[in-house]
Amino acid sequence: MTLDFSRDKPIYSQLVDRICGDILKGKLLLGDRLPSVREYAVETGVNVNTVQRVYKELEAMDLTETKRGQGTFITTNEERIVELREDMKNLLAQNFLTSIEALGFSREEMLVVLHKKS
Amino acid sequence: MTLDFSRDKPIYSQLVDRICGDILKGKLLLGDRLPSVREYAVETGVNVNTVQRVYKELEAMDLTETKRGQGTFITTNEERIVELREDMKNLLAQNFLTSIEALGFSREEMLVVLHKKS
DNA sequence: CATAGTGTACTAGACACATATTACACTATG
DNA sequence: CATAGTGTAATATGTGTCTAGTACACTATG
Repeated sequence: MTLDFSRDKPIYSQLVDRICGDILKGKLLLGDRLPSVREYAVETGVNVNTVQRVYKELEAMDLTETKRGQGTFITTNEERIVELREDMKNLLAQNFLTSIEALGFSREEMLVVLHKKS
Repeated sequence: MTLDFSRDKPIYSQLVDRICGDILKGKLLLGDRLPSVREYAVETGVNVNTVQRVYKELEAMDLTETKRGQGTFITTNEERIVELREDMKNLLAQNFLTSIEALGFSREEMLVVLHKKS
């Protein structure tokens, strides 16, 4: 695999985003086991410590449960996933609107651009 | 002033964004003089070197012209400003769409959220 | 020409991020 | 009980960002 990471954001943060995306898109289901830290490190071409930080963040977000000696698993709390979906959607929308305002664009002209981009 | 900066992005980058915004919103006009690096450093509560980097970035983007001993001025090339406006608009839209796709949202449901947020 | 105000350059240090390496604690398996 | 595979922890190193301080080069002004 060996993913390509953006330079303008910490790698661990980008990996958290990626996994959140996989959860929301249904690529990862409730109770699914994530790769071990060592496996995922090799897959993504990243250091084990960085993966460890990713898993720690996910657990702090209540998105995973870690069982020492067994692995890290997606939470079985479906409500949390629904909540995550809403939170991410609102965050995305809010950031978009904030950026628009910061640069002085009108909402209307942005909608036009969004519509153009297939 | 002493602005508040987000921790997830370099300060110099946030200042570049801010000035770009001021240009696009007409708060800064063609030929306007920016504060001196020292002045702006005090205004924003940031180090002189950081401001220097901001001005260097702006010049590299052809948004300013620097006259040693006189100051830094917004470019008088109006076409460049129009171009900047288009570029920023497209970048914003593209990033938004990319994020939406990464998290598995549909364009329709995002438009609904955008509409809700006054 | 002296001075004050510009931008510019350099060195040093603090901090976060990521890496590399090693070691430890727990669990399942045979 | 031995082993392999989990997560976890600690230390050291390199890089980028930001700060702090100092010094230099250029320009306008009186």
